Amino acid sequence: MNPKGYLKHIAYDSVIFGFSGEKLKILIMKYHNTGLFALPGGFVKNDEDLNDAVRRGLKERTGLDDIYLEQFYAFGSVARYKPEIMETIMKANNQALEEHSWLLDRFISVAYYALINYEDVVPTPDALSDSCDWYDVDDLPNLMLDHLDIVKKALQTLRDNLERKLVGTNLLPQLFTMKELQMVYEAILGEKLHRGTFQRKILSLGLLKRHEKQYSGAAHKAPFLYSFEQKK
Amino acid sequence: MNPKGYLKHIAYDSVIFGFSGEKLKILIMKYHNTGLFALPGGFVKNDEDLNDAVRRGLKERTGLDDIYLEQFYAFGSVARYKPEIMETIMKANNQALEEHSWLLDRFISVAYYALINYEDVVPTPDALSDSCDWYDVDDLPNLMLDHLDIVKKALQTLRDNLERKLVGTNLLPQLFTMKELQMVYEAILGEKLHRGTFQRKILSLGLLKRHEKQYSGAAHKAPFLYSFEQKK
DNA sequence: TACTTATTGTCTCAATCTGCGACAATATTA
DNA sequence: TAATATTGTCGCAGATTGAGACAATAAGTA
Repeated sequence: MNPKGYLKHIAYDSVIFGFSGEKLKILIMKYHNTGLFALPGGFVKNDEDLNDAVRRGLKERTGLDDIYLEQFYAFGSVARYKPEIMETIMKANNQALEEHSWLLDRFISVAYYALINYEDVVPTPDALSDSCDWYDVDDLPNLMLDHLDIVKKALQTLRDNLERKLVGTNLLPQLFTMKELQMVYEAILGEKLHRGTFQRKILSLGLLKRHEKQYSGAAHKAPFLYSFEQKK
Repeated sequence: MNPKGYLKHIAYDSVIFGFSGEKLKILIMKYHNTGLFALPGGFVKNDEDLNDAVRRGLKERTGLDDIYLEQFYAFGSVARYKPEIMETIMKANNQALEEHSWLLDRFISVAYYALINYEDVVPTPDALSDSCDWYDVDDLPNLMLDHLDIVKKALQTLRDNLERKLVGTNLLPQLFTMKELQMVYEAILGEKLHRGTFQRKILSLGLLKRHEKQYSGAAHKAPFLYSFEQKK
């Protein structure tokens, strides 16, 4: 235990994925006056479930409850212990070091990824950060510590889980077109898929409900809208 | 930090799988004079990688280096915090409570599963335990805390990874027959597989090297022996 | 030595799944 | 009314899969 009521040595980091309509993006925070970029993370209260701590942090950063969230790895190498970095951040924020000395200890970080609907999020920085913004997964700033490794592993896990967990729909609004869903898959896998094959495959799962057509005003046949149907 | 040089609040538990020739088994420890059964676990030293801590523990329990090891989940609910259980174990071992009070704190446990060759292991209990034995995965004793959940999740992860990671060979000796490999798959998946289809599938991967035949003395055609070939 | 038995390696066949191109059916603009 | 860009779907060839069948053994047995 410690004065702030947080568990020592334990942190979490979150890779928050969103889909802009074109590209896969993640939320990155920038600390005041340091030039340091980092994944949104936080600590676990003494009387709080690890999973709940992450949901709490996600709610603060995105405003969203009830997010698709998956834990994927605990990063625990000694190499990631660099107290001088945390010291830099705290000094840049005029925080009293002695009061927060537990922050300079070694941490093991449990990493989660979240899938959210890009459109209904207003990224919100925390007290130590001056921004919290979307970045393309293949055009990230220099992340501190091992946060780039964390992102890479998140992406790999997401790819591995793509079919098993029908993950794609969590990145889209309630109603979406088949083309949009395909673009999500392509962004995650990093490769083009054949249109006919993709449509056949997805429809054969029997998990989508077809709605009215979407008349976009473009000069061509209007696509159907779909929603994800949780079981039958 | 603390007197013993271990990180507070962080533990690991390991689900160590072995294959007896018939059934899938895991190593379970029993604590002195308590009737409590548990997964082999341990703590992380201040200057030690999390992964290394687990390998160190595995080496102590099995005598094996260089084990197939996979981290699969960090268990961090508050519900798993039951200091009275740890107190029971320590009292039964005449340990001084005040000296080890950090053991009564809340822990987040990072769970790993290991795959080892059943035959070349001599299970070794630690100081607090009076036994360390193999149990059938579907005939386990009553495990303390959430250790049954940990086993279930380990099995699920193992199943999910079975194809992606060619996991089966880690549970067999260097040389094995196709039938033995099939029995490993069947034990993990919990279902029978068709012989011809299995053989065709495995061979098509091109990862096995065929050796001389194994003359078992039984009255029928002798099977080939195979070994796993790491890449070409 | 010839016959029997259990098991193995492989093949075949049908059913299913996949990759890829093609075609007709739209919405809208010109 | 024609032109254009996209969409929903189909058909086909090739690959994969599930299930049974058959010949080839290694003993044991008569």
